[in-house]
Amino acid sequence: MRVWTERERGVVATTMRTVALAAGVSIKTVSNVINDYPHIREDTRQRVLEVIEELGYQPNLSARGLRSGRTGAISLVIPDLRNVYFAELADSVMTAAAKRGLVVMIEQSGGDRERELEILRGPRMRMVDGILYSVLALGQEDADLVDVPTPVVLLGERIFGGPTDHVTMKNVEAARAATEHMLGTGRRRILAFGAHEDEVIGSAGLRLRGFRQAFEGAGLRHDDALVVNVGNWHRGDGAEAMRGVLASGLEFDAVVAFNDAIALGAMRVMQEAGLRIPDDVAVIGFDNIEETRYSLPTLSTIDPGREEIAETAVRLLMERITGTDERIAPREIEVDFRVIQRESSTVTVS
Amino acid sequence: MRVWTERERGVVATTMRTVALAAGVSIKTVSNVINDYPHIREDTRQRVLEVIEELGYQPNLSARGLRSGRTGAISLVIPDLRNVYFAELADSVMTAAAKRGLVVMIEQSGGDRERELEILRGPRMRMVDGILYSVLALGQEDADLVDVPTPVVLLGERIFGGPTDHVTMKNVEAARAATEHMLGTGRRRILAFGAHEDEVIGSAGLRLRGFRQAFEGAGLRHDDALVVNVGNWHRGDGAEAMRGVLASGLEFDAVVAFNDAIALGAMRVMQEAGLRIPDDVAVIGFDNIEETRYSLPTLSTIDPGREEIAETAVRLLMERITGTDERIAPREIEVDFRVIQRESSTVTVS
DNA sequence: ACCACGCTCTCCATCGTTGTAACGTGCGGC
DNA sequence: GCCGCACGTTACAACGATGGAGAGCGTGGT
Repeated sequence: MRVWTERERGVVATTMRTVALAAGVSIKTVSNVINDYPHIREDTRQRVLEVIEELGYQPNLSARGLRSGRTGAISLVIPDLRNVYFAELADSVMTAAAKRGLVVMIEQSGGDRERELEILRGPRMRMVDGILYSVLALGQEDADLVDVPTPVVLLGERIFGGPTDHVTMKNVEAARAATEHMLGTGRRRILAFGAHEDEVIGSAGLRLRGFRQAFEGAGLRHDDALVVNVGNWHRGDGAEAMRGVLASGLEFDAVVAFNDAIALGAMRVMQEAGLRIPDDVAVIGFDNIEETRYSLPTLSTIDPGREEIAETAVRLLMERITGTDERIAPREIEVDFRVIQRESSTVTVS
Repeated sequence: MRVWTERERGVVATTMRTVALAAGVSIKTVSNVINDYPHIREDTRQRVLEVIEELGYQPNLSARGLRSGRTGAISLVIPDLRNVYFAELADSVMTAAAKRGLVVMIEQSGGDRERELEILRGPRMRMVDGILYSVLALGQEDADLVDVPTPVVLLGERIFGGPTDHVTMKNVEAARAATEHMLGTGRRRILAFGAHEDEVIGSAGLRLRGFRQAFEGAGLRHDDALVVNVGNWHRGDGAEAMRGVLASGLEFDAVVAFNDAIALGAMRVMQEAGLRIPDDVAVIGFDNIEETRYSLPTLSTIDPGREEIAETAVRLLMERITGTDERIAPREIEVDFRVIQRESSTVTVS
């Protein structure tokens, strides 16, 4: 095992001072070279760059952060990485951030209200230039609490018209389109699967609204008995809820599930019970997680435009971070979706 | 016209200075309170804490990082968050880190060799006290390149006996146990699914070795035709490889897949082809990702002790970060596994 | 009464970087 | 020949926190 010198170990860091000394210039000139300050003679620049290369100098980001007030890191607050949708979102956010030279710190809230607030106010948020905030437990009534000094861009559909920029998908329209797709295959007894009782906004509320609009738009009435509550949106919850539906003897020929995880959970239970998909029951989900392309049968779903959401959110956040005018009004951006038809909704009934 | 400084306008965040002024003590005393320096009178401590609370003071982590040389952040380098195993690993690492007051910055390498090296040497690594390094593309021959000044703990099975601490699962033993489980259900024509040609170490090489040991231990010969290469270990690759196997007409009655994703991909293809699982073919995977509990049928698998790996890795890293004696020899730690039997391997054949 | 010691707290320097002001120099314009 | 300007560079002072030295003061031993 190689033994490091103190300098290499960082005990005595290679600093701008070292570089400046070796290149025979002042510290500030080194700084100027690194920050592409325009008025530097070409040979000076070259000399400095050579020395930097040679010594393997790398700027100390803590010092830079302290001095400039910017750290080059943003925070992504999500409920849970094990939830595939959020893992994929995190991936997209990191890609979008990397393009702009930003690094991402992920914080998991567990969908817990206290934790969501605590994270926002914790000292960690001081380490970060801006926050992408995707919450599950906060709601419209908490809008004011999100008004912190650090720039925040809100994701998801828990709070509208708040004090910050907000990026979301077109929930109502997408749910309507999914439902119309099912109606288009001739199904009429369609489960609205994943509702949250009395929720008006929030993903569940908005998607249920879109669902109902599809029926109204087609001049049909929807039987309220077919609205199925699913508390959390994990796979197991979907499975459990579907067991309840089957046990109740409720008749249905299609499922519009409000996310993919519960759709997959429900599909498994239906298949165990001998129902054929899509012949007996057609299914469509929401989110277009990777697994939907490989499930048996493959799952029709709504592609919420995850990459565009991430890209837009990071862009807005950057604008707030670098922007000088604080008084640009909060922006609400709705990203386009697509209906993706797969095996689970191919068969048309008469 | 007078130009106001930010401080005068009160735009600037509250610092220790503000707190010190308000509490009528020196800045250093505030610092001492925050850092639990023992010799402080109780009433002084209380007064300072009250002012901190009142002003909502939060320490500036850049400044602390600069002065103390520690940032309180560690980096987790993984190939891809969309890979569920790594998302779950990241979750476990973040939990283990949070316990110790550390934040985690995740870097995705995409399993690309250049990127893996670049990340290790980039200036971002200077923002971080230590690195958890889970690589796919580097190999034994790169061991020396991992010898950087920042403490590193290596995860995975690409490099052994390197210059850093290393936490891994018992690949050989686990694969052997999985295979013995299959042999125990009476299967004999068992696919070794997920091999990488000519790989000796690396997950694939080690697991294949354990697979073969099981046959040898039982005094059986394994037909080399049943060793199936799967290049990447994504679900789609498993599906594709299984299509090839089915097309070739190869006969088999069980699959030991070297990770869950390819097991699930293969299962889907077999089911499409009308094979019943576990009646016609028993399947076991590796990793115990959440989905294995919900697939149809549920998938038997090896639980690699993800949480323990994460916990151990973070602990070792902390020891290196805070440790004074640098010359503690690199440690290799192998975490225990469990065989988890589920529906995909329940039926015993005669 | 004196000294030594421990507790509590302050002062000062310092971490590595960047913003600001200002310096010298060479050049063109008048 | 002087002025003004652009250029290239430097000196100095921050940014907000912490480590170390040591000051003031009360206590106990002698």
